[in-house]
Amino acid sequence: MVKKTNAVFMTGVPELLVLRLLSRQEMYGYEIVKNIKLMSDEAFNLAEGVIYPLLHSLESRSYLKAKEKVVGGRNRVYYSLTKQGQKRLNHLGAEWQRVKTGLDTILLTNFVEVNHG
Amino acid sequence: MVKKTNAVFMTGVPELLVLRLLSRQEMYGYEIVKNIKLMSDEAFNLAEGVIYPLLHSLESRSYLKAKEKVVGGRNRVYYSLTKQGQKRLNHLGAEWQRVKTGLDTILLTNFVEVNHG
DNA sequence: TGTTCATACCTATAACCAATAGGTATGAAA
DNA sequence: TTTCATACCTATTGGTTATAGGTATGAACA
Repeated sequence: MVKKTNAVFMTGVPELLVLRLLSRQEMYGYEIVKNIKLMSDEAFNLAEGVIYPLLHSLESRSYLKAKEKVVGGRNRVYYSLTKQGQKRLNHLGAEWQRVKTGLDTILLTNFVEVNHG
Repeated sequence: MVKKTNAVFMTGVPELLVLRLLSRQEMYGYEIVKNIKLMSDEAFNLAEGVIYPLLHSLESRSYLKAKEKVVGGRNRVYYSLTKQGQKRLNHLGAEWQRVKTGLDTILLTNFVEVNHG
């Protein structure tokens, strides 16, 4: 059985996406899944098996708080950011900037800056 | 013993960096380690324990070819890109662009594009 | 002489997390 | 009554970075 795991550049991406979405407004898991796909122009299509465990993990680490609602006779679990979650979002955003800048710097360098040997 | 592994956003980064450096000129492992640190402005400081196994893995997958040289009485293993390695570099570069664009799109969106429920 | 340091290579292990592949249950629509 | 979208869930695994070691040489320095 072939498993395609460890997709390149994805480590931390689901977490940053979820935190960013919830920093704007509370959402429930299924809604988050659909939003990520649509808002990213299909660049990301994170399955529920990625998002739900992530939400539970973030909640257990006190980055999110959950609130159950019944809408149209259906149960939904709405998540929102805690203050710690906002800090985590800031941290991850800074990390993303750092990696992006560092990588693009080297990718776009066309001459050899360091040459010893 | 605390191990800090799976740094966010780093999956694929060492591989892309190595392929990109070697696409410009052949290099040996120790040189690659030093160059990544300096050229990235300290954004990355990938240890030898990351780079050497990666070089071996890339070579075993035919993305790199190795050539031993003796310089100043010292042995060095120089690596260079194969044709397949160049294709791999193109692929990884495209993936990086895809993820970067997708993530930044959502990070920079300040309004809600999709709202159902 | 010997001691330190940069050079130059190497491996074993572990922790983590995205991805896959399932599963249950409801309401609406056909 | 059957299908589909909604809405939630968990178990497993595979791959990869990071850590923490290791060996050996040449040069520099006291």
